[in-house]
Amino acid sequence: MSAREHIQRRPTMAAQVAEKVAADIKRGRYQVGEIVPSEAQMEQMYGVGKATIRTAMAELKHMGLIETRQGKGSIVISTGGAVPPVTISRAIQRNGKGSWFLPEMTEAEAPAITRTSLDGPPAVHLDQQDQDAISVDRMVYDPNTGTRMAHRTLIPLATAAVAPSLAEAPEAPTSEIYDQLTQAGFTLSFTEFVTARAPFPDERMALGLDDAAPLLIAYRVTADAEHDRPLLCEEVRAPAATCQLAFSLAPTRTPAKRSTRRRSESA
Amino acid sequence: MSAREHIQRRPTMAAQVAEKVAADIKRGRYQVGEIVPSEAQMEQMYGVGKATIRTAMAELKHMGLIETRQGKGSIVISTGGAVPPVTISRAIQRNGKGSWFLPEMTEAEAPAITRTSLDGPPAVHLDQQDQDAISVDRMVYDPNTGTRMAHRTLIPLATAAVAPSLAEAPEAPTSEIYDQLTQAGFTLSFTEFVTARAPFPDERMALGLDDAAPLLIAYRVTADAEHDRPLLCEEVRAPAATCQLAFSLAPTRTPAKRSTRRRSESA
DNA sequence: TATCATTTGTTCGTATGTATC
DNA sequence: CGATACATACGAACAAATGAT
Repeated sequence: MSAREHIQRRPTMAAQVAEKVAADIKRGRYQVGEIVPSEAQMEQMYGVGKATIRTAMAELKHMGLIETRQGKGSIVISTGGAVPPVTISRAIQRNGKGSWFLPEMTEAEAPAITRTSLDGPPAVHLDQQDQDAISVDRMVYDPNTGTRMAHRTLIPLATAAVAPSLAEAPEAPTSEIYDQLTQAGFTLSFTEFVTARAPFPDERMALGLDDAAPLLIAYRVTADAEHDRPLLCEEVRAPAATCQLAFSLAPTRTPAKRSTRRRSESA
Repeated sequence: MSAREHIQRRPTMAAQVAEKVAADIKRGRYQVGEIVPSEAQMEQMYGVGKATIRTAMAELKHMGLIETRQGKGSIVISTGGAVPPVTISRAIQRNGKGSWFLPEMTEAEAPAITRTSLDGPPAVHLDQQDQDAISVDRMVYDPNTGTRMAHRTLIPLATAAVAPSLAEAPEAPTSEIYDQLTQAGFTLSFTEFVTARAPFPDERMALGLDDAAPLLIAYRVTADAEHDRPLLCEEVRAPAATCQLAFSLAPTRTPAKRSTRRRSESA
């Protein structure tokens, strides 16, 4: 058992160990749900120090292949080629009478309503830097898997001014928010922006993320189609390791004229 | 200068240092583009060991706040509340005559055409596990920022069989692929799935990612709307630290009947 | 061009804390 | 309680890149 498996030092040894273990997982040498050899065993297997093994294991955690549990071991949770188990539909539906329907989400707690100053991406997307807004924060989860997601609705006071019913019940379901904007005379259009990053410490707490897997972040901007004026911004944050977002894309009719809205403001 | 700044030990000391530095960056104590104190200096500042500082810096790298360069130092690249500089439009447009228009992308190299066996998410989305397909790989980049993205088009042989022109020129622009599918009699519908994860070593190489920032991954599935049969799958991989995907959402008309296509197959 | 101080990257060893069984 | 295993932290050494001398 102590024949050290062949690794040289070209990239880093930690990277080589990580790649080796990842390959072993993909090949099925380590099965999903099983525990890989302990760190001490791997030190012997590969003839490297503890720090090297820990770096390799950290990389495997980030790639979403394993999950480490203190006192127990490192468990294989994916072979790397799997579809995330939770699909979050971002579909927007509307019936003949003009009412809106959105995929349902289960709330984990009562929504928290606060007054905030717009900042960061929402402020940019709403084009209302430092303006005030009503923020409705919800913790949502998938009943099947228990995966938690954070949902935030930002209603600028400027929007509440032209649709006063929003300020009265900002915690209403999103479909009702859309209904009220429609009744206020707006023709709604939606644009969604998606990116990802590692979670901040407070986000790891709130979402119950044990590992260091990235966070999927989506901003849905609801605008008045007539004047291209942004009215509302919703933010969703979900663990990327277990979630994927689903969009139904409808081709837009366009004459030969090129109207590609490009925003490449290099920071 | 050696007055150690106050930190206790309740979360981890590394996490506290990371949070402290992140707060300092957000507050503007360390400006974007500037170099934060060296690791040796931080050891003195906080009275902790080198490993602790390195763990903290690694966390900041994952959050996309700093970039470290050997021999130079750690540079602040973002305050954390910024919109990614590169916006990748996923819009699909069509003119009156039925031709398709897609946002243009600049190719870094000639496309690589290979024959592969479908596996992983594309196989699931195309519902063609282990079937053969033509794979067209492109390396694309944003001229403004130089950000590189990987693009892959997967044409199942089953689809090439019903639209033979695809196999003759699989490296054609995507809009022409859509044109040919339309001419073959299909009514196209599109669904996009988005997730993220840490890149594998080979992906870091190909995309030129220095740090450990996550990778945004999107699969666009083109289907025949009449029979709900998947025809084509495109995959885009882009560094999430600098990119966001943009979707224009069109509400679909729906009667009262609930037709939410749900896929929560718990792995 | 060559050298050198600075700074991060990698690796090792060791010790202690803490969760699991 | 004790053995196992991961988590955290300290210290030390050398490698490699950078920039100034």
